Amino acid sequence: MPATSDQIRNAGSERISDAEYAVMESLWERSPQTALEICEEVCSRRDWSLATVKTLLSRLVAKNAVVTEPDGRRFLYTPLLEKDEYTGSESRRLVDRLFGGRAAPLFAQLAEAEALTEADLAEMEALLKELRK
Amino acid sequence: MPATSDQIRNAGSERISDAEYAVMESLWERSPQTALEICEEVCSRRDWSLATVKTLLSRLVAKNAVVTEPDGRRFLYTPLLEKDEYTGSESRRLVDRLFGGRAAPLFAQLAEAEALTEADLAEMEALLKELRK
DNA sequence: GCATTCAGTTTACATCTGTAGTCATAACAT
DNA sequence: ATGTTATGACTACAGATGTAAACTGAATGC
Repeated sequence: MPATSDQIRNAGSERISDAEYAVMESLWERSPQTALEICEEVCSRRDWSLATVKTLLSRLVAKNAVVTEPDGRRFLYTPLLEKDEYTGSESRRLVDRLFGGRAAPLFAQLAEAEALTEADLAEMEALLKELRK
Repeated sequence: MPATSDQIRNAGSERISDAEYAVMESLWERSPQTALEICEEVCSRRDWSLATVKTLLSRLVAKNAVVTEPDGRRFLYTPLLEKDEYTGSESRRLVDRLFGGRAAPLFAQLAEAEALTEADLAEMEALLKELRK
């Protein structure tokens, strides 16, 4: 079933919770998947039961973050909200809330917390150079 | 009343909610303040009643994020959790959750969303140069 | 002293979240 | 045809959060 334009317009308009995010991660990794397949990947890691995954999936469907497609007696789940879309809006949200919308202080904060690896620095240098062209 | 070492050890161990954060912002701006003073600053902006601010303040005290000091019949509230401490841990939390602990993809994301201003770029360049010394 | 007022404390209540059990139903095996 | 099984839907329930009213006790005005 292709996503309707209405679904796409509303994709990710509602906030995704921490637990729901774990399910999205699995779907971003591979999709479509059945509830059981998702559970096989995340249930042991988070110590969840299959029922929990099913609940989270229905909530994600209700939030228009995931769409279903019938496959015999069960459903195949596919993310409607894209990973980039989500990480992008969450990142902007953080920058807005905590740093008045400016990214530089966030960077300074991470530097001070020594949360920047050598690889990060190199990549960011490259990125900055790229942006300056 | 000076904060006990026990309070300091636990400062910010519990998560601060969105609404609570608005109260913290006011206290980081200026402290100590009374509940009424805080309300004068945030109630109109968030369309809250004084009662709401009082509730949030008690929750923050319970979470060891704020300490009180009696001043006659009322309390003066002072942040125990520092702003940097909070923004630092929230930033790291986001980077860990969304980008596997690597900061560079976060900036790539912000760049793509055009959330980086010219000033941000300049500051980050300067900071990078500084970190490289 | 007694009424009023101004705090903080307690109680309230709807929604969201984490976590899962139960129910109904459709498919499958025999 | 029927019992078993797999699966989504419905129900549950405690804790967090947003938002605020009611309660209580102390200070203040007269």
